[in-house]
Amino acid sequence: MPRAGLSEDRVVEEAEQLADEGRPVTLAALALRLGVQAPSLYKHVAGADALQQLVATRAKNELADVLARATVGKARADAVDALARAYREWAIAHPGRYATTLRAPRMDDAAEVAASNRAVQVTFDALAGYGLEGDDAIDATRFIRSTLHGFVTLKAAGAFELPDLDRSFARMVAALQQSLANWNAVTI
Amino acid sequence: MPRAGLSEDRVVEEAEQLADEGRPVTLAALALRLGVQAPSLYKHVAGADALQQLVATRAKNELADVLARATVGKARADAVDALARAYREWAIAHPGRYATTLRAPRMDDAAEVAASNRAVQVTFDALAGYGLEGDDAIDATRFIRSTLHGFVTLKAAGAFELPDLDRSFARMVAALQQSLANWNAVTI
DNA sequence: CACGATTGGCTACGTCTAATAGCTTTTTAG
DNA sequence: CTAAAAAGCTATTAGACGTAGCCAATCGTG
Repeated sequence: MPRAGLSEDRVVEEAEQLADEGRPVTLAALALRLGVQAPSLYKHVAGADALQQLVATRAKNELADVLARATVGKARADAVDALARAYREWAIAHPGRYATTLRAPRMDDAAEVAASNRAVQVTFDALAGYGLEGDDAIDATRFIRSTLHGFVTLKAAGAFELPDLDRSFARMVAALQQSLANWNAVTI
Repeated sequence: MPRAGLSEDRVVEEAEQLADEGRPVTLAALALRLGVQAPSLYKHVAGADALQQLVATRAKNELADVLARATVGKARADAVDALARAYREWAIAHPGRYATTLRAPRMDDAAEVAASNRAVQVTFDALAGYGLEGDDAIDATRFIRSTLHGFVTLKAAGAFELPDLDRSFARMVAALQQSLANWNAVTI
């Protein structure tokens, strides 16, 4: 029996493709694509759950990278705009992987926890130009994440039925920028 | 064999409970709770998918009712505040059912489509006091939905790691109110 | 009231997925 | 060159969904 030359990375990559194509990521489907019998996959990943975990961790890291690249050298409104667009683009281009980033990180998986924190940190950093600190920065970061995440997932779920989504998104980003510029005045 | 006295409603209700308890909603688990063998459930619902569909439709209607009750007789900032709190409370109190409301409605299921539209309509109506019309109202509705949905799902996913969530939420609502009050000035 | 039709249970079975055990072959290390 | 590790395989189990078809309970109508 000639070897297929698999590796953990190869298996995970194929799973990512499968997910982004919108197909169910089953070990059987994965094995078929890789030209191998399903049980052979266990030589490379510990099981279906572990595979999900690996895909999620890689996706979170990639999203963090994309956001970091998009916002480097920008500040305030420019940074928010770049962050929002990059976030939306990546999520829409990689729906399967994006979906995995939404799961709560398993606290016993240091790599996944770290990946989750990276993405949050990038958003946090992008707000540096606004001079927000402490609670202000925490609240603002949560506001941005909620809004972007909500828009993208509602869109992905097909919950928006009317056209003009681009305009709505742009307007939402503008509202975010305005709120952040006056964040100190936003009190409870 | 004595009859168990099941009905579609009874089965769906038990599925809702199961979901809100965080347990996987399998036909086997459902049958066990109802004191019946799994295949018997097919006399009342068409299958696992159809069951999900029924739960989702009922959940969407219930959420729409809750939001409508919360906002009746209120306007502008009061309406937004009531809407936001009611949305969050219901979602957190009924995590399993809330999760089903996120799926895109199946376009071939008129009942589910109608239920989805009702929830959007309530949000839309709550903005009436701001005098927003046409595109303005559409954009604002999407903004609100995105923000609330994003916050709730990120919270449900355990994505927020730090405390002070209530303060962050209140602040977010305040930012929403401010943005809506100045919505005309929020241009792209 | 009786009896046929409908309804609501059941058992048995088939398919799919995940997972484990244990075997064989290939590759690699010493 | 050989022994160990790695990477395939087959076979099997367990659990989920779903279908077929049987039989008892209930209902409706003459």
